[in-house]
Amino acid sequence: MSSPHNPSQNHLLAALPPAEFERLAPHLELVPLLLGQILYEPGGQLQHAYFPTTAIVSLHYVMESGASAETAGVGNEGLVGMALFMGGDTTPSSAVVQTAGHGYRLAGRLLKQEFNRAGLTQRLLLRYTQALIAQMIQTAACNRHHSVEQQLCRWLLLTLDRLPSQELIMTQELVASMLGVRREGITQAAGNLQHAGVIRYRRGHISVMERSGLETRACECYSAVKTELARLLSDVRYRQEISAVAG
Amino acid sequence: MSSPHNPSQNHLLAALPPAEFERLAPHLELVPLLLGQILYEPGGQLQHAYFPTTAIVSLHYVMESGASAETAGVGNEGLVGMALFMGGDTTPSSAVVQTAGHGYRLAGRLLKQEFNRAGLTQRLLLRYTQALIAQMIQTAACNRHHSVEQQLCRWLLLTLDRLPSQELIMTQELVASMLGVRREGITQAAGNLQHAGVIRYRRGHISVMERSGLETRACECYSAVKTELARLLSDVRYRQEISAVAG
DNA sequence: CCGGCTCCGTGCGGCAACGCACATACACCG
DNA sequence: CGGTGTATGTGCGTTGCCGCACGGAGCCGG
Repeated sequence: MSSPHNPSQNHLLAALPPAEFERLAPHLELVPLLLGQILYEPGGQLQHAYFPTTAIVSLHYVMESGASAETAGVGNEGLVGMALFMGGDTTPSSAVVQTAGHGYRLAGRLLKQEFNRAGLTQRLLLRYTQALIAQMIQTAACNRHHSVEQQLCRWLLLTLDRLPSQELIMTQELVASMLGVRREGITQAAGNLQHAGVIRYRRGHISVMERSGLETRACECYSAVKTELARLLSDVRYRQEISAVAG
Repeated sequence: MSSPHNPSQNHLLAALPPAEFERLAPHLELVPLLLGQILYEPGGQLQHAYFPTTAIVSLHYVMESGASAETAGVGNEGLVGMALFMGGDTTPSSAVVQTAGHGYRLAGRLLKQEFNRAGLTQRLLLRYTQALIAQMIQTAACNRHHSVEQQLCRWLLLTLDRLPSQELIMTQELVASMLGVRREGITQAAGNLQHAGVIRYRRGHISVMERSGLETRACECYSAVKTELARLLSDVRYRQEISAVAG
């Protein structure tokens, strides 16, 4: 039987056409991604791209003062390391594992190679990059105009969509550093949500009780990001579907 | 003699290798870009890409409430219409002319065509896109952590770098809507700057007197954006330089 | 079962930006 | 050259978030 881990758990890998997938598959290496692990630092040369399956990675910008802010998150819908094929080799932001889990690692050289064949892989990667851009734009606007509670709800929903369970292993401190706000601000907002019965938590564990509650309290940014991702990747087919159609 | 307008006033066009430039040149159409003109709206089908020469275009996100925020600006260093070659055809943000001037327009179809040849043009466009992403990331973080005055300075510097003169035709109201803050906030910040002798203005005209003053008051975000743009496009050659070397 | 580390709750003062309301004053146009 | 519209200055009170400081409490390891 197949192992519990499978590259197709990552949506981008799952969407590659068979020929292109077969070329990459032998080089995909399953790696554990540990909470807090840094996949790359600003300015550092990227050696690998990562296709998360169960892990979630946060793209983070850290300012001179030490203050930081997440600009986008990457889960099983995407990949970390866009700078490899965009040509810059590195970015001024860093990538940190926000939820522990696994992902598939691919040597940067091979990703570039496949990208430069200018086939469907290229097309797919560019589409995904555009979705990532949309997420960053949304984050920029959200940072400007929405309250901490709204942003917390947005963030919880986005994270939830990338996880199999309803529970996040996550301290408030960590959430605060993601959103770039004070820890106390999160305590406050989370307290409200708990009071309303929307979430519950114990030390380092946040459980979502009532997803719809988050949706009504979140700002429009959540659905905007989801909609744009769906739009951009709507016409991609997964190999399974293709073979189902073919068979 | 040559007209005062020339496609090479746009840095991207100037950096295209001769063969690729020659293919596009006959289709480049000089158009005036009027203050406030909307080049595209969220979700609208993009028909053209624009390579600004003397104009500056603002990429803007407008929220349901009507509140808005600039996520990046495009001047003679770039192009408007990245969604054409990224594959999404449209974006959730809009593009508005922030400083009147001119630009060259190119049919979307032709840009895609050239991009798909997977030559140096593609490489160049992707590099530029990465620079644009860096700008958006920076904006997101800046929105979170920096004061209105710092942001105003950053914004003035970025705008100034795209203009031949030291004067911006720009009401405070307009600047406020770019930064996504209150008009009064700009009045206040600009008042400080004027008091310090850094800028001067009359109704709708902002003149920079002492650029270094802006630089010291701006947050790190200005130089971060500039540095990243320079890094990403550092190894591109302009046709003039190439022929100079060749000749 | 106990100590200690980390995480979470809370309270205070402060400040920057907001929303609103109006006074002023410039620039243009007839 | 006066009138009108729009741009700018200013002053409120309000609020959301910050910085700091400390108390309490869960969880883990010994």
